[in-house]
Amino acid sequence: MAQSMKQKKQEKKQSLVDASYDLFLSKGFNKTSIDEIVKKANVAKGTFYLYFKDKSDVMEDIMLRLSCRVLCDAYSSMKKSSTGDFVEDIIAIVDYIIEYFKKNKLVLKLVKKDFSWPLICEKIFDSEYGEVNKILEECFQNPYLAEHSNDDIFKLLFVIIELCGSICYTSIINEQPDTIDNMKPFLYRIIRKILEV
Amino acid sequence: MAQSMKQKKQEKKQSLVDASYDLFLSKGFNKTSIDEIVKKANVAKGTFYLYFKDKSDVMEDIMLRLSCRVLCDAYSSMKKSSTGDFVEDIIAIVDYIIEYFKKNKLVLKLVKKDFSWPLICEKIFDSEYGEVNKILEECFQNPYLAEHSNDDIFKLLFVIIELCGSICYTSIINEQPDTIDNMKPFLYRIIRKILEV
Amino acid sequence: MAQSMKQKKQEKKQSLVDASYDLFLSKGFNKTSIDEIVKKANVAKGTFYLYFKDKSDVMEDIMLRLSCRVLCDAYSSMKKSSTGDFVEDIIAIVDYIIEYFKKNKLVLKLVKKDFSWPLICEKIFDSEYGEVNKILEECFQNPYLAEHSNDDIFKLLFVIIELCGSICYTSIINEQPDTIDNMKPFLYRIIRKILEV
Amino acid sequence: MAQSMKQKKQEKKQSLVDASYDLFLSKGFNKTSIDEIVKKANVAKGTFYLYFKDKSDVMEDIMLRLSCRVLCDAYSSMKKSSTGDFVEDIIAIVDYIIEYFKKNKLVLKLVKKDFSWPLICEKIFDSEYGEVNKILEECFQNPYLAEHSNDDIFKLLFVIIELCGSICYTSIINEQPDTIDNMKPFLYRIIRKILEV
DNA sequence: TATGAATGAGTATTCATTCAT
DNA sequence: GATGAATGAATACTCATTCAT
Repeated sequence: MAQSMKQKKQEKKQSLVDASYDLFLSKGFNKTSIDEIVKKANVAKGTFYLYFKDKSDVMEDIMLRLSCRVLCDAYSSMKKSSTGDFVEDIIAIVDYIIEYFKKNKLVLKLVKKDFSWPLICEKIFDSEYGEVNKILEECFQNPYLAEHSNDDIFKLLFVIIELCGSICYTSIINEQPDTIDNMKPFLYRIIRKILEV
Repeated sequence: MAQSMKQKKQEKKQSLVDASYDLFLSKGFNKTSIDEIVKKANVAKGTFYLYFKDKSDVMEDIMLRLSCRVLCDAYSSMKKSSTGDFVEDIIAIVDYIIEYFKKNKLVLKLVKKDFSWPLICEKIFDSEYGEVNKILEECFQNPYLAEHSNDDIFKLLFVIIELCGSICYTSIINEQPDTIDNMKPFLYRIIRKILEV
Repeated sequence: MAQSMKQKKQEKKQSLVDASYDLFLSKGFNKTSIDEIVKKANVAKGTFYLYFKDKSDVMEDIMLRLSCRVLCDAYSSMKKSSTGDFVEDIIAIVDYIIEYFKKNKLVLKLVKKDFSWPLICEKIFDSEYGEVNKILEECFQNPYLAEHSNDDIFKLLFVIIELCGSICYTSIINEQPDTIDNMKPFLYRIIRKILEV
Repeated sequence: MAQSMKQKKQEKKQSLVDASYDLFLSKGFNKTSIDEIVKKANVAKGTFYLYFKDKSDVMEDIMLRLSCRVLCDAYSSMKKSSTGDFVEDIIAIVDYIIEYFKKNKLVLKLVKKDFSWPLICEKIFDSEYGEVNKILEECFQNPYLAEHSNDDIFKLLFVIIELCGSICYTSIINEQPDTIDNMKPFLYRIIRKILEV
């Protein structure tokens, strides 16, 4: 009984997150009003403020879940087909992310335009988001990077993800300087060079 | 007489641009109202709409001038101390840009947060902004890149500038993953690898 | 023509003040919304904020005008029937104020409940509200008070007005400890004692 | 058992009163929300409505206790050092109250701004608040006031307390027309005159 | 008694845009 | 061209109150 209460409570919060996500995607963060969110979530206005401080608060929530999920999915997808070559593993991860954004242009637009990757990264690594940390741990222990300090490995991965995000945004959204499919071989060549010992 | 009229007209427009720039820097684009702009510019509200469609219109104006100026300044600064080594020339340009953003954090924040480099780049290369095109031309003809197609060279430069912008933003604004001064050697090593034949 | 513009502008402001006054009187300050004010004033919502910072801002405006007017009316009414006896002049002023509040209970309620005399007094004496200052000047030079310092005279008048205001409020609004008509002789006896040399 | 139940119930009510008092003092009556009260009292929201009709209801409760206590404390403090001179006894009471408000400015602010003395007085004299009535009785029987009717004595005391409250507020809170310490001799001279036979 | 999630009417405030002068 | 008063839709946020558990 008590559980059903808490469950119901979580349902409300979830429906607010879902509604926000849909609206942020379709209208953009700035152009979405809290009015619209609560209407779509079928919840009273006050309920919004019961769970979130303001619009940015939901956004943060969404970004963390999303980034975490994409990264983890990319990692486990790579694991399945891994050849054991570290460089190719990294490229597999990047490729997964690129393909995800290709299929979800609106997500990409949202992630890049109204908030930025780095902010999210910061949160991911700091917080209790354990899964992502586990990925990182595995990288630290990879024999291929044995000579590098953990700090350097982190920087390396950070730069690659940044680069990947930047290029995704410009080429998928603006097709600048070319389509993402034309950029891919180019980008992977660069990543290989970066990771080359 | 006619000239003084035109001059006066341009004065109004310029003071609107100047006021906007100051306010965008100090308060951010979103939080600046047209009311504040015209008040700071000492101009009537209606006058704003004589010269600009809306706030974004001024922003575009500002961004183009700004990006163009920084890029050109970086280029001419490099020219003065060039050793003829193409790779080091590129790094000199990047370094100039980084140092500029280090000194002008607010500009960096504005450029990245409220608009993004790619959008500006797009304009720069498309438009009549001749100076930047000239820089590009020189790169195309550089013997070091003789084996590459113009298209590839453009992509290369684009990626480097994107990377530079991304890393500047995260490390200067968020100090993530490290301070920009600690990131620099790391970044330059990567750029060298990217440009390596 | 230009004058008609300014006139029209002042009309809007005046209609806002008038509407506010009416509503504050009938509903009280706290229960009056800006929505109601602008509706009653037949003016757009934004126009309110063109002339006033917020609700309290109008209130201050109203209080100053009102207090000033009542005090000045009381003074000139006294002047007309003055016998030259200073003490009786003061009592005549007090009596005028009491009669005014008897006829305008709502004003009394407004003045006392949501703002207090002292605040208003402070403004009156500090500001350019010249007429009130003139009254004060005359008191300072009255031969009856020749032996007192200006400072003491000011205190004396301040205390009398405070007393008057307090007793008005409790006896007119709450009929505590008695009706104002029953309090009057009592109050005047006290004032005479206070002013007695 | 039943008693401990009642005790527990009273505990909840008391903690609501205490929390309200603290918040009213620090934030003012109007700016304190029931939300804050229950949070500070560590009680569920619904519980508030079990004991009080609304915010004003708690306020009344607080005001009555407070006013009663201050008045009674003033009276018993006077009794201890009484010389038997009625006028000086009254002044001792007034002085106690003034000193209390000097030390508790916030209480003074609360008493005057959000509710007014007279309202409280009314309650005190009407209600079963016996102690205060006892004080009154003693005054009625004081030989010094033998010639006055009970009604007149009540008015006299009422006016003095009103005057005292008014002057406290203006001089302690606004320092208008002077600091309370500078007003004291002035005020006591007036009270002596008022009470003079 | 006690709880605290849910409500939604109510309110203040902002601001881009227009238009008569 | 230039002005700036006027607009009113849009929006964020609050909070007393209820009620099922």
